[in-house]
Amino acid sequence: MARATLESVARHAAVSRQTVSNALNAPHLVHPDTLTRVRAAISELNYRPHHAARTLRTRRSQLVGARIEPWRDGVNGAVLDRFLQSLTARAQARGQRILLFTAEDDEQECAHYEDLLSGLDLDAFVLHGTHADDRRTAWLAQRRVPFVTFGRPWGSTGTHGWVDVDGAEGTRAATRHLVAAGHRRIAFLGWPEGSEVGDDRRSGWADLALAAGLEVRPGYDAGVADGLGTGRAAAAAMLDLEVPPTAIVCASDSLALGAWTELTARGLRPGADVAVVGFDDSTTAAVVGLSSVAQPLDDAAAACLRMLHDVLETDRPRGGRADGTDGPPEGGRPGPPDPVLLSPQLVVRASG
Amino acid sequence: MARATLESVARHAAVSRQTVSNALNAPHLVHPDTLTRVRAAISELNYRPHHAARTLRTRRSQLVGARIEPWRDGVNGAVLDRFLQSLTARAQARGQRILLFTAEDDEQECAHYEDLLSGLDLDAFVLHGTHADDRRTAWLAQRRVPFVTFGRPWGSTGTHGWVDVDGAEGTRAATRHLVAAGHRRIAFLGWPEGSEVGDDRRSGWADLALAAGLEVRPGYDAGVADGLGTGRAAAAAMLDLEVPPTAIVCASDSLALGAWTELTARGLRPGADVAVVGFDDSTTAAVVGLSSVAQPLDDAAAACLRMLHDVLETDRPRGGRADGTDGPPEGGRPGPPDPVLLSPQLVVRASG
DNA sequence: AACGGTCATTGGAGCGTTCAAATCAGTCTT
DNA sequence: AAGACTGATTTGAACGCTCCAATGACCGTT
Repeated sequence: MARATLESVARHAAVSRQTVSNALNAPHLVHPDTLTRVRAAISELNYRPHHAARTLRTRRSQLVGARIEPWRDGVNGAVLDRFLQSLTARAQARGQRILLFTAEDDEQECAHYEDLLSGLDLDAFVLHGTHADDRRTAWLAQRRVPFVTFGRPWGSTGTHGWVDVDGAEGTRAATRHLVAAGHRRIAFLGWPEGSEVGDDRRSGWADLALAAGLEVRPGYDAGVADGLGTGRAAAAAMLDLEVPPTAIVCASDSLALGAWTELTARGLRPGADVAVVGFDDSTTAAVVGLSSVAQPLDDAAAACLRMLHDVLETDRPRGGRADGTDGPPEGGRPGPPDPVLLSPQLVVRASG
Repeated sequence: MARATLESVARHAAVSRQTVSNALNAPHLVHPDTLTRVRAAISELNYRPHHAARTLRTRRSQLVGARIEPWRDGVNGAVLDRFLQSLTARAQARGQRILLFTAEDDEQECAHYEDLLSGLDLDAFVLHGTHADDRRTAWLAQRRVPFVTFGRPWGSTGTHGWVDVDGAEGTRAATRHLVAAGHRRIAFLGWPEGSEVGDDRRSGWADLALAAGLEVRPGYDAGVADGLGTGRAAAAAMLDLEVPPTAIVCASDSLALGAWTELTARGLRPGADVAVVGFDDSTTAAVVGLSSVAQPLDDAAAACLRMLHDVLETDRPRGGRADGTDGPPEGGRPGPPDPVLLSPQLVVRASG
């Protein structure tokens, strides 16, 4: 059976093409009686609008691009996966779809934007892993491409909408929990200074250590590249201190699991002997019983799409038509939407 | 700057629309001289074909649908993530894109097919997680929708192309490795009988146990629901046997990690005291040093797309290209492509 | 009865592309 | 030298949809 088109539905309901179109896209314009008649015809013929045709006309594809990361060292990779999963589900509920692409670095990612925009005309992008001087956001902003980022515009002039999770709040909660459990010597095992996310997470620990008057000794604040091996070595160094910490707050589950490994190798029980708290609530953390700070990824995905919706709504005309009639000046371009900063949640397990 | 169209490129190169189109899609039809001229114009104007317009005309979207799974219990979820990552990269290299969707169950998935096909006209689907009497494959096959599955058509009449990893081969390799290491009492910890994948993995162990004349005692073959807790309990039961096994081959990393947890809780060292081998090579396995059977997911993704290409090629909705080079002899509907069965690889770590 | 005004509906045009058929020049055949 | 053939290119139409301007029908007001 040939697929139904607007035309065939219109004939079947004895109205014009346009009326059917209106019944679909602007129901308030059509008379209630005809509306029901048209709707009956639609369901009877099992009609669905042809996406490509609509896109061609409206310049709106309902497609949102997202980058899927190459498989990194491992433990933390699942965060993106969970985010994508939520993003897909949320987008689907809104009648949008998520289109995947990969890129090795930011520059390549921009090249893909170019391809995807001019070839496939996506409506928008959801970026993640923002950092200072992110050329991707600059690229997109310059071309007026709608996008939001999962991750705040670290340092730079954030002229775009973003959603992020408050890392400092997470480590603060972790530290507060450890203080409540009686710990006084709480160390931080994070990344080298200069990484925005890392510094943010460190600051939460530092804040609370200061506020609670904790005993912060030299060597209680380590910064190493992310990884199990590096985490383990750094933890070993801490444990070898003259007065070792009784608890370690970590910037990632990788580091925390490194520390965890070192503890068990020394015959120390995580939690009972030395407490360890990770970050991101990876599945591995759940398996070995590592307390960890969980990001509300589903909320983040929902917030991203809500924000994207607003951006798309206020930014309708994209790219001037060739006929000279550029869109109405509309006064000043409305500012970016209000950013959203979500609080993570500490998941307490055996390790602390 | 308004975007370039075929028309504007044509004017710029002083040829007709169609010639530009041919330069792109059927270069052999156009004179070498004009070809270079047109190509110059294309790159000068930075022209990219408009995807929606092309789709509208050709009924080919270059979009492939794939389902992303809701977040399951955890450890094994990453397999799909890695598969998707590879699939995206491979599709990208072929000029195709992966479109995500989610569904709670097979029935819902079929409903989404309907939506995606009639609304968005995807070209094809890549399914995963096939099982006996899979209504999804029946649904798609009946409607002549091109698709391939990652996972063989267990039991049912496989009239479609599929790619799978030989699970039995994996457990066979694991068992063989343990035998070579001197083990004689090797148990299998898997899922209850009736799950196709589980039975397949069990059979590899059973095969080799028989062939090598291993000492298989009652209680050496357990079948429990996948999970850490269940795996741990089942392992405990095995270790409590009068003559416990010295090694355990598992159907999943979840189960293996459960066993691993039980071992360490008893003060036994995995590998040194009792060997454990998992399946799927999850990141958690890598972290804790668990040997595991790794699936060649990147190869699988590549094979899926290669196969999909063949299916799309032989199943053109509107006759072949006009370029004469029409490949297949056109003799009736060609059968499904030859299935691909890949061998997994055992990754040996501390646990065995 | 003629007038503006709102509501419901319609037909034509066009989005950018490819398909099918037509054109036109040049070459080979008889 | 006229016809048939090949190769390179062009023209008109169509894909299914939405935008835009225009048409009627119906209303209350003069």
